[in-house]
Amino acid sequence: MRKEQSSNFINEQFLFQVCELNSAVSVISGRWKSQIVYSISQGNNRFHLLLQELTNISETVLARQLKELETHAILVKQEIPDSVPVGVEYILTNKGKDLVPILESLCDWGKTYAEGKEISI
Amino acid sequence: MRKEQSSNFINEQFLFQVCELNSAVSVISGRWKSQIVYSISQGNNRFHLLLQELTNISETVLARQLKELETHAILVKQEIPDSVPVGVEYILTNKGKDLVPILESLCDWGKTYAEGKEISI
DNA sequence: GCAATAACTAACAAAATTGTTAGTAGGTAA
DNA sequence: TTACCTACTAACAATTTTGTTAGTTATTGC
Repeated sequence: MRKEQSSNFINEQFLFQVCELNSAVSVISGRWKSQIVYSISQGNNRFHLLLQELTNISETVLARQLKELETHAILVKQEIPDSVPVGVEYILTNKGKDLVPILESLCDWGKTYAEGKEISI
Repeated sequence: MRKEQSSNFINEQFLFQVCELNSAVSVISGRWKSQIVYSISQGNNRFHLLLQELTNISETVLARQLKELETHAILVKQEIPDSVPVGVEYILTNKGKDLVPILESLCDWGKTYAEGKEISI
């Protein structure tokens, strides 16, 4: 639980007010988040598929990251009707879908300036 | 200091290998980082100017964030010649400059889907 | 009945990030 | 000489994030 009187929390709120950039970055920050969004966009939209894709993630951690993405309205859960045992699909919202091309440009940027290349001004 | 045997560190390395997206996101994650990059791109390229802009940041924290951005080759420090007392300018590298439009699209995305709007699929 | 699958949750522990306190250097202005 | 400015750093404490352990519910196949 966040301590709402902490400097940490207050500074975060301050930045959220300065510019939407800061809240946007905070939504995609988090160990597995951007990879989860990207994996879902590629069709890995089931809990167990994501567990497979993200080799080292635990069920607890995956569930938590998914819930946070849901809180930020990046995705929604949908029960698959008549599935046995009951299955759940994770669907990107429009907000989540619009994020994907931005993640792709971040990925391209990362590739362009991968480690070991010279620094240029 | 990172513990190189921790699950946390190992998982981070795993994600860095999966896709450059993950290292790219980790570079801009951090309480003040994206705002610092944006402020420098707007001309606030001196230590004391950034201290003013980012009202609540402390000198220690600003220095640390700047050093991390320097480590990731987003910016470089340059002493201003003949300045008294000695001044330092922070200059975005090409890597840093290329990041700015991506941060702007993240900002636009944040504005489009600001809190309180309905979730659409 | 027993194990297995899908999709979780609570409580706790480990680790990482962020913030605070106190101090540095070299020079200026009063 | 005393205080102030610019631009830091080290050591530590507070807070947050991430990972672990041990469970849950409901159903199917053997």
